[in-house]
Amino acid sequence: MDQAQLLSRLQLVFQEHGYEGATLSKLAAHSGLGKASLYHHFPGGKAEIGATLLRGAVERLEKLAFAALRQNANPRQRLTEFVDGFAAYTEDGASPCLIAAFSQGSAWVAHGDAVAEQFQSWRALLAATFQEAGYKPRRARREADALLGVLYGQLLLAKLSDDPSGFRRSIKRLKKSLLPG
Amino acid sequence: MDQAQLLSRLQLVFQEHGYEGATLSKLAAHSGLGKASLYHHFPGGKAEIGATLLRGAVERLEKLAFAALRQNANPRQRLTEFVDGFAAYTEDGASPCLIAAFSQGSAWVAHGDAVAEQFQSWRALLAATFQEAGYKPRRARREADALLGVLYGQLLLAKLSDDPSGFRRSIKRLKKSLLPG
DNA sequence: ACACCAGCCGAACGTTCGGTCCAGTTCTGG
DNA sequence: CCAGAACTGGACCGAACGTTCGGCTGGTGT
Repeated sequence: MDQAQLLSRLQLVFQEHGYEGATLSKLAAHSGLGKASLYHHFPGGKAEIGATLLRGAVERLEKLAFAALRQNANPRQRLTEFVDGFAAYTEDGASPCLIAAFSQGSAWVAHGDAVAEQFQSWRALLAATFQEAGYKPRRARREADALLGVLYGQLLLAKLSDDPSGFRRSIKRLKKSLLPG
Repeated sequence: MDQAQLLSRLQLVFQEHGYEGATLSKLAAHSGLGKASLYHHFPGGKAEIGATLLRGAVERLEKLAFAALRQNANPRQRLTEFVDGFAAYTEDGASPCLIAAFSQGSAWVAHGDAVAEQFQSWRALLAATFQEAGYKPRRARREADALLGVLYGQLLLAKLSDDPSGFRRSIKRLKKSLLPG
């Protein structure tokens, strides 16, 4: 099994059970490897597995969604591409965000600082794009917060109500409201 | 110690560490009781503690926020009161929602069905209020989803970015945008 | 005065945790 | 072909898990 497939299997366990709930036994069983084999690939144990997956999730979200904001197309165009990228990252609301799953307990203690920093940076990037789209700085920041909020809120609601259709509808609506401006 | 104080101390542990991370040792230490004493109050053990807290959180959110929608004031007025109530429930974004904290792992397996059902009911209530405020059924449902999404999204962002100021700003903005219509 | 009981606790139960050890097996370059 | 690196499975460890039990307290009813 290659590294990518192993990581994706491990990630499923963390997404489903959260950090504390993702025990080594479950990780081993679900990956098809023994515990010792996991320690061969991740000498740092569960902490290293978690950190690796978190880094992977951040990179994926960066590449799929936020990277679109760094191009030099029309700002409105970039924003809708960002929204599309976020939807892809969450597989249309069906797959919870690993970063959010790490916002509790010991995972947050271990990685919270890095996550908070990353989010501030993303928030700034998003605000800058809104500014390019014509909003004044204060308003641009508010729009950025609102957009991130809607995306993560709908993602959580999809989980809490066990139905991702609201998420998909929100994505469509967001794109429509962003494009015309 | 009275029951209410005990419950609120236990709740802090679940909010901070999540369901799996809230171990009996932490619950005992933080409540000032021995583990065995917890079993006197909650014969069903950790599961019963979790269920009791979850029920309490649902009741609190219902009473603080959604109850406002059931009155017969002006719909717009009721909606802003609802928003205020939600802010109060989360202590202005500083206190994470226990219901959301139970959306992972074994807590979700045990209580997910009940939570999902409750959320659908709340969503319907919110949509009905938007309908009273003049929106057509489809649009009212979308507005209800959007409002819930923004609230929970900003709450999560407050946690992820370790800063509740964005949450407070969003509350203010929401109230402004709801009132005039 | 005595029995009673809610409330609480220390000590231990069996289980599972994250993590380690090591004897193998498989892969790979020379 | 073979030495050594890469990798694996399974037994195993101490610690922590959720849970249980017997017994200690202090207040209440009689």
